This record gives sequence, C-alpha cells and structure tokens, in this order.
Amino acid sequence: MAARQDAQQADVPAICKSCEARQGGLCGALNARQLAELAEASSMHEVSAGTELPDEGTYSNLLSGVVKLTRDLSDGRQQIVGFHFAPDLLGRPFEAKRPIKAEALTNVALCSFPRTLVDRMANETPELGRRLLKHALDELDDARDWMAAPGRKTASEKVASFLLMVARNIDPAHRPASSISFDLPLTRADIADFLGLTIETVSRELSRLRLDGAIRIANKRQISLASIAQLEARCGD
Amino acid sequence: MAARQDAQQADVPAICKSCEARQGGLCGALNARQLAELAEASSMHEVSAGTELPDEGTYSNLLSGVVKLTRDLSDGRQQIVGFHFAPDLLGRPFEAKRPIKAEALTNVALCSFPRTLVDRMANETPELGRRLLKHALDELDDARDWMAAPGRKTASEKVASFLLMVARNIDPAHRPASSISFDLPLTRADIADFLGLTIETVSRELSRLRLDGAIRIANKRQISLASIAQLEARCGD
DNA sequence: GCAAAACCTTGATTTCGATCAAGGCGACTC
DNA sequence: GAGTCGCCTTGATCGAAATCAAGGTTTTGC
Repeated sequence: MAARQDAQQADVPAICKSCEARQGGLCGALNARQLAELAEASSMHEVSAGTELPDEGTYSNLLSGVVKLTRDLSDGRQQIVGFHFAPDLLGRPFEAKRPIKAEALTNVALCSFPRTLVDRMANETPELGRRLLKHALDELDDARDWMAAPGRKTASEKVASFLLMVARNIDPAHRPASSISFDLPLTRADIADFLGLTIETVSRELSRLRLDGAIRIANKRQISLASIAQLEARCGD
Repeated sequence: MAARQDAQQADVPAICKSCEARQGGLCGALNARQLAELAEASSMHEVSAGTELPDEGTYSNLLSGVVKLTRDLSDGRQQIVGFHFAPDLLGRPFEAKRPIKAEALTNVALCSFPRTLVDRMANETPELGRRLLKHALDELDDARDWMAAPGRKTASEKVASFLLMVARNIDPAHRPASSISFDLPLTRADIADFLGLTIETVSRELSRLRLDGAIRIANKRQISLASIAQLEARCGD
C-alpha cells in the first residue's frame, strides 16, 4: 500500500504534486497513468468573488475559496442549498431535476476536468466510482443536517449552527477547544437566505452572540469564536 | 439492446419476473447471471405500519408502501428528513455521519439484498455503480427541494407542497390535469414534523384548503385533489 | 477627497404560527 | 353500552421573527 503510493508519487504530474485536493478528491483513486491523462486534460482557473461558475460539463477540484449553490425560485428570489469549501469537489454526473447555480463567494481557484473523461475513468476504476458515490452521499447527509434547522430551531440556534459549520469547514484541521478566527465569506443577506431568516434577524442574533461573549466581531466579517464548545451549546441539537 | 433485454428475460429468476422495481431499480443493470445470484441471496419481507425497518447491511427494493426517514435530535424529538415510496430503493453504502432511521408508515413489502454482494457487483458492473450514484443524486435533489420550504414558504404553501409531493409519488404515472385521490399515509403529527409546523397548524391549513375547494377530505386521511394545477399555484415556487 | 452605493445595525410595530385549551370523532377493550 | 385512548379540529392568546423605518459604516468610483 505504502509502496504503491510511493510508486505513484514518482510519476505524478508536476502540476498535481502540490495539489491539496489530490489525495482526498477524485485524483487519489487514480494510478499514475490515469493521473497523467487527467492532468493533460485539466485546466486551472481563477474565479473572482461574486462571479457565477460555468458548469459546462466539468468536475472541478476547489483548491481554495468558498462557493455557494443556489436554486432560483419563481418569485425571483434565490434559495441557497449548500456550500463548497476547499478542498472540495464540484460537479456531478446527470442533470439535477431543477438547475442549481454555483457562485464564488470569495476568490476561487479551480482545477477542472472534462466530465466525459472522468466518467469514462469511473467505468474502468471502481474506486473512482465509489468516491463519486461517497461524495454524493456526504452532500446528502449535509443537506439533511440542515433540514432540521428550518422548523425546529430558533433564529439564534440557526445562526450559531451556521457559524459552527463555517468554522469547521474553513479550518479543516479543526484544533479542538481553542478559539478560531475566520473571515465570513458571506454577506448578511447570504446568511439570511441560507437560514431562512431576514437580514435584520441575522444581524440582531450576531449582535446578541457578541454581547453574550460567544463570538467577537471585527470589521463586520472577521469572526472569532471564543470556543467551539460554547457555540455548540447554542445550536439546539 | 432490445435483443439483449429479451435474452435476459428468458433467464430471469421467476421471483423477479413480476417485480415492479426490476427495471427501474438496481436489478435492471444486471445480466441474467448476476440477477440469478442476487435473487438467490435476496429475501422478501413484509413489515407492518409503525415498525422500524432494520438496516443490517442491506439494500432493499421497496415493492409497496411508504417509508419515512428520520433523524433523532438530542432533545428527544425527531426530524423527518425524507420519504420513500414504492418502487424505490432503500439503503446505501458507507455510514451516514449521523444515524438515520427508517420506519414503515404503511404496511410495506421489501426485497432485500446483502450490501456486500451488491457492492461487489458494483465493482464488476459500472452500470450498477452508475445507478447507485444516480439514485444518491436524486435523493440529494429531493432534499434540496425541501430546503426552500423552511424559511421561504408560508405554512399554507408548505402543506400544499407536501400534498403535491405525496400525490406525485403515490401515483407515479401521474395523469396530468385530472383529479387525484389517495390515502395520506401520515398522521398530522408526521406531516407537522416534516414541515416544521405544529399539528394544529397543519390541521388548520388542511381545513383552509378544503374550505377553498382545493382539496376534499373524507375520513381524515382520504384526500382528493381538485386539480394538480390548482395546488401547484399554492406552492409558492 | 467627496459622493454614491453597498452593506450592516438598531428600534418600533405587526403578523404568522406556536402555545394553551377544550371538545369531537372513531376504534378498541371490557 | 360505557369508558378509554389515539387522532384530529377549532378557538383564544401569546411570542418570535418579519416588516417598516431610520441611521451608521465601509467600499467603490470619480
């Protein structure tokens, strides 16, 4: 196993060597030859905050940044249905029943592959198919986690849960108890959209968390959590 | 293609011949030999309404009935995160991050297969893996559909959306405009749980829909929709 | 540097759905 | 048939968050 990995290391394309997403994402399932073929067909992009990501039949490793997934409602409003944090995988086979848009919340770096190529490799390499399936199921679990929020949680619990989710995703190696600081990549309007609240309520609840000493806020977007545990206690689940 | 299907027909196990789920579910991806092997290892169950389905490492075709998926909250309450209607597939590889329970809402008939066997076949047969992936993504789409409901919809829109969802799933060959009747397989409490409302509000909104002529209610559980379109107009999306 | 725009906060009032309360079926038991 | 239990409906009241309103702060553009 270790030997096999070392053998791979020797041949991996230079572009992949420093890629954070390589082991965890799709690429970890591929052998050196496949990785080379994929790297050949891949392209790196930078997308700046606020831009919609084109989804022209590609999968992409999200190398850095944060992306929101939204669905348009008939009344012109949009519902946020999920987020992607680096180093996540974007894209999926098959069409969604209702179209979902992806938009960069921060500046974003992507490594994209043609879907057809990946899908073909998935036929040759069961491990790759398994990873795609695992990935879809993880997203399903995340979505279901948020289904509890709607009706059962108070506004303040929703905001606390949201902060916790962002903290955990932005700081993947979440050092346990200690305090965590991060830049909120969303506007109040985005948060409100996601949580099914209004901007005003989100703002009020953040203020309350600040007054209660659970978080500190510098410059609107810079958040520091006093402690993970303290916030967990406010999540209501 | 047609020839291949005919060849399969000749050899399919007797038990599978009349199975409604065969083409649509997993089994449609298998050749006759695999189907025979699977049928060999499969077992049929009946589960009566109100019973929890054991999920001891199996996939199951849901041949008839309705199943609810729930997640336990720390406060003892439960959140309904989804439903399965015949002829659906139950079960998944990998553990969910947080456990999900499945409970029969009506009497239910299942055809179950050991997970290990299916997972092994998925390695041999890319088409099977593809179907599992498609299935997971469909469930993800469904879950995301309901994420819009929480914050953005009024109680009455939620109830209308819910009725529509049940109608569409219970009557798979949804004849378009005409009126549809069905037995609601859920108690008011279940509906309330799913929609994040209270029993009283669900009851009130059903009464309102009845008074407005959008639905008729006989015996609490027997629902008739005047027309799909009329209900769609009340869904708010 | 100034003006405009975007984003955020806080306060006052209103509203929708929760909560509290009472009573009506229908099914089952004894 | 009377009594109990589970499920549902309807009414009255209350409260959390929406809405309405005003003003503050940060960013952007010229």
